[in-house]
Amino acid sequence: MTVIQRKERERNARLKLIINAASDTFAKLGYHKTSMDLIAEKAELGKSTLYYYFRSKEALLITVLETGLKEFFETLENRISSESSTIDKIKSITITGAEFFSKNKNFFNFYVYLSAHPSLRKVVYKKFQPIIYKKLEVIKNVLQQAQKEKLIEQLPIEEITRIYGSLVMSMGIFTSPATTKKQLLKRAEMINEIFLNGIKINRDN
Amino acid sequence: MTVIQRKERERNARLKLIINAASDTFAKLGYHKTSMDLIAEKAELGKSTLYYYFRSKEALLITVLETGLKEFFETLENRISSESSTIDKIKSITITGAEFFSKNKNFFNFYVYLSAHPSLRKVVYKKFQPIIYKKLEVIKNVLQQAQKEKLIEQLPIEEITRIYGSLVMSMGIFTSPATTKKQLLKRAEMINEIFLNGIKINRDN
Amino acid sequence: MTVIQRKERERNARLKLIINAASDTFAKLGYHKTSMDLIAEKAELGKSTLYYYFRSKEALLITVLETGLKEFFETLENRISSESSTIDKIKSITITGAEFFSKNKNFFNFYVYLSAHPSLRKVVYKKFQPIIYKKLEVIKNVLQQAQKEKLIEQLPIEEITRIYGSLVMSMGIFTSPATTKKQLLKRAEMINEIFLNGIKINRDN
Amino acid sequence: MTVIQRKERERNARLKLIINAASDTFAKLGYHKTSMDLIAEKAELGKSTLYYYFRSKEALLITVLETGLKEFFETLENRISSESSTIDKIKSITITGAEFFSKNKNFFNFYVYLSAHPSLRKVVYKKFQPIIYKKLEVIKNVLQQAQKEKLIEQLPIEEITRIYGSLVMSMGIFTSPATTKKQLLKRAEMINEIFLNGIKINRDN
DNA sequence: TATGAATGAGGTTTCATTCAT
DNA sequence: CATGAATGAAACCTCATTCAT
Repeated sequence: MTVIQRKERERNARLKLIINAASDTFAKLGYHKTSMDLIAEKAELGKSTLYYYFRSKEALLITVLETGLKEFFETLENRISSESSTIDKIKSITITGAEFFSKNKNFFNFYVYLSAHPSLRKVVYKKFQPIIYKKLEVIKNVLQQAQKEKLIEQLPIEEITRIYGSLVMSMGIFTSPATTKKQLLKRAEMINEIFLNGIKINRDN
Repeated sequence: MTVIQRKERERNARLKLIINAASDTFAKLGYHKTSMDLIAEKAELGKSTLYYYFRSKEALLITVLETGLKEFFETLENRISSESSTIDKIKSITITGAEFFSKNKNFFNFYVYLSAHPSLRKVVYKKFQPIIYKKLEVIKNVLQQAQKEKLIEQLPIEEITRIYGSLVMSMGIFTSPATTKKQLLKRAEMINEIFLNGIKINRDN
Repeated sequence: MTVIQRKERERNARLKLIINAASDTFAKLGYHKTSMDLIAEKAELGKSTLYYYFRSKEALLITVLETGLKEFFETLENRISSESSTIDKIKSITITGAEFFSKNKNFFNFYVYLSAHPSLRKVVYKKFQPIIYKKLEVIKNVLQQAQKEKLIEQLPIEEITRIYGSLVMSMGIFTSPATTKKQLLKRAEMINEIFLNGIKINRDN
Repeated sequence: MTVIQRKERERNARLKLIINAASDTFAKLGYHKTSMDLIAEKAELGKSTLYYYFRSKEALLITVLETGLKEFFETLENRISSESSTIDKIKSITITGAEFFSKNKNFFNFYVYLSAHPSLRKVVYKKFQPIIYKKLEVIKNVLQQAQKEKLIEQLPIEEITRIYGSLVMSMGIFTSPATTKKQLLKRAEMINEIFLNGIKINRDN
């Protein structure tokens, strides 16, 4: 058994090695400018070895994305459930976003790039949209809970989820690499402020 | 004189032809998957003819983007100035966005894809960030005017401009191709509603 | 008549303009790296105009060479006939070479490059070998005269002509562009010294 | 171990195969007219295979030259050291040249063509001038030894080396492909005769 | 006479993938 | 398990030349 276990562990280590090398390089150069040669070099492995672990470049890409998104959503869920008041749960979503993006600036950019890439969108959407939608449920649930508690307006839940989601995402997309974590956190607070209270002074209309 | 004018006109027609072919194909397949051969075929021209008009594929790309963005911002400026009340001016921004995106679904996506692509970002940013920032002034000015008129809160103007900008952009990015113009316009209205009024029920937070 | 003459003069001016532009660019970049576009640009003419005056790039090349070689041999003949003693005539050959090469460093290099280029050699040889051989007669005649006057050994005339020719040429070929005219003239003197007297101390061999 | 050795041997065989194919074709058609396709075809390999072994066409060129020059100078050194008298050592230089050129007619021509090509000269010079200069030392040393032994005049060593070198080279350059080995050897003898003894009858002046 | 516009043919290089060991 | 070697397909780009005006 121990032999099998060791093999398993070694295999996982190799996988992680490749995924990391690929993730870094994809993020730095983009999917199309990253060659399998380069990934192999970064991973200090023979190129054919990549093909031993992954059917194709695209398969490798998918695993890279899967890994990154999983990490993000796990962090998010943990964070949300660590807050007790519903309003704080909402707020924690942008905060988590800010923290994650400042740590993984490139990863998100890379995800956006893929979502926007016509020839890859199909792959990305088919594979990840379901996951993301399921994960976005986390956000939706929080907002729904807030509606139930009459903390926020009874606007269509899908739409406000989408809008809030966009605001969180926008931190990952429209933020220059030079932005510091501190700035990002400030930005997150302002997003919360506006999302919750709006910017108009007299509330009629 | 007329000869020169006619040549000029013919030249412009050819340019437009190429730009359109390129724009369509870039948007459909993405920059990297679009070959010059394909563009030439679409434009019903010899491949070398493309190189007669554009130094490189990248130069063509830049012109395509330039053309698209110019069109968008021109529409935006016209629309804003056609509204009289400041609040309506603000609202018209998302509306214009919704209209433009529903007409040019692919173009925007394509712009995002480029902004997010590491190896092209430099080109895109260097060339377009200045233009876009100058153009975003239009939005900033409207919001500033609203602050002057005490219609909206005195929050940092740069930040709220960015946030509002993101919301407008998000319509272009996070919207599936299947979304109709009507749906998009509804979404624009909700964005305005939330941006202006927030979603929280009691305003003290 | 005057109209025709003027036309003729204009035509010649144009021709000279093109030949100069081509000569400069060929010499600077080599034949293959020089495009017709570049020559046209240098000559400040439309590219098609080159084709009005020359059937092809190769035809232009031939004219460029013709012009250069004609100039060289004219200078050479003048110089030789200006000397009275036969030994001085011989010496003047290398001197003239040194002077010409220091003024036209690139041209000669360029000629060598063509002679050595397999795919152009045929053209160059067919066209110029006869001319050059005829011109080399000038050198041969001088050497022959020296033999008749018993100034030099009765070695096979063809061979010593070839060897002396090589020595003259070598100044054009194996000389770095940095070499000054003064250095080149010194070198010419030494070539003469060695060619005439050899380097061995005791003449029996 | 044997596996590694065999791989090494196979690799070298492939390299040699490619270098030979390239060398032949370069010499026959010239660098610019030789396409990588053609070399691949000659070597009976896929074109991409060439790029597996050589970074670029230029890199291949450099290796071709390196190989050829190395062979020439090795032959030369062996030959020189096999002669015992200094005068015979000098003479052996032209003889070796004649032999090498008659065996590698094209190679030398090709080297000249490259040296004279403006856009390649930089590459060729940077890489090979040092090697050649170091190798020419061999010739210089022999001549210097002859001066020490008072066998030849005390003329500036650099200059006479250059001149003798040019004479050797000229056999490679100014010799038509039709010239036989016998003719070339005769020519070499005459070069030696003239270089050592000059052509003038009375040695004063 | 002069030229802007157009292009076919061909060049170098890249790269994901396969395969034999 | 791991990989060095090989390659087909396709990409971007260049350029001599032609043609209509």
